[in-house]
Amino acid sequence: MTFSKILTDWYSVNKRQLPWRQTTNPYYIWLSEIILQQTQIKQGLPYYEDFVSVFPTVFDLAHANEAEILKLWQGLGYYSRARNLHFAAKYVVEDLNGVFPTNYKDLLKLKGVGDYTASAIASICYNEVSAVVDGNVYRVLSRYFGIYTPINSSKGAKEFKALAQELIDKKDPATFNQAVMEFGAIQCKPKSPDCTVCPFNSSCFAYGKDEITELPVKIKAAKVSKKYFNFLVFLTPDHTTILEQRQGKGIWQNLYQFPLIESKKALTSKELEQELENLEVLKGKTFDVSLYNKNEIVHKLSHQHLYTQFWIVEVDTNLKGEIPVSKVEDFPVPILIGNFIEDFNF
DNA sequence: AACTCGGGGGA
DNA sequence: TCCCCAGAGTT
Repeated sequence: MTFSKILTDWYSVNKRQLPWRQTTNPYYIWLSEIILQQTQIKQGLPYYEDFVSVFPTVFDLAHANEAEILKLWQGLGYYSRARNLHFAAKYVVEDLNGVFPTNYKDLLKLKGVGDYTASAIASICYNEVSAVVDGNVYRVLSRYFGIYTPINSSKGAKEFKALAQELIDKKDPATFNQAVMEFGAIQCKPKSPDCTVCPFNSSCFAYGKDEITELPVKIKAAKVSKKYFNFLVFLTPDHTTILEQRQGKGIWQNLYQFPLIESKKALTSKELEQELENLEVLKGKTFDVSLYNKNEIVHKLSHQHLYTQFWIVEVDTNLKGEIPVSKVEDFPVPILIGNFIEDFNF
């Protein structure tokens, strides 16, 4: 039996029923693939249901406001996916009359669609023979064939793509692609897979050589940096506060937050009050500051740790740019802010 | 080629 | 604590 045959036989028995497996409509496949980038199915599934429900067609998505899309995306992370989703939807509607590209090459032109996603959509929707390479594929192939090339190197990317392209079932690329990913997710898991029940265990390199824990090889990332965030939660007599939209390039782009003072280290109340003296919005006003969380909240991201303090700033008058506290929940915010809002309960 | 971009979950 | 997740865009 060929690699492909063993794999797809396994798939026909073990595959999970998932909503995006009931359709080949490129809008739904695209939506699911973007949501599932770097995201486990368990986490992404409810977001997929929400998006399909709120935006049943690409036209609905294209005509939405970015903030509305970000709000629905809130908590899922990698928010550029949501912004690019909106951008690409507008492109499809305005430049392509609402019709998705029908091949790998043209799918790549959609913002947020890279090599993996273009191959996934092209194969699933149009039966194009284009192999997907995601984290699952790297793991399955590196273990089965004993490939030690680092998966997060350009050499590795080319090597695994070429191998997957050789192995793919030319008659049914859609099933092969989904099968290899499902196999990686369920059977050939990152940690302690049960190789005794694996259909490949008689010929798998890693299992035979006891190298499961060594493969795949990945170059370690640099150490995480620390940042100190001080969020200013203003409260006025009229029950208003201030939310600002994050500008520029960095993290949480276009999401909202309480006014932020970043510092080199954790600030004391005295030090924070000094900072507030320089704040334009508080010029000539009297205010009272208290620290909401006695212990720093450490929000851990893959590449930085955010040591966070929320400061309640009660002022005696109204403020420029204020919004009613009852509206705070309408804005898309990072989960760090969202958790505070929920806990504080205004 | 290296860096940046989130948040949840498993062991 | 460390690693992984249906990766992509920027520098």
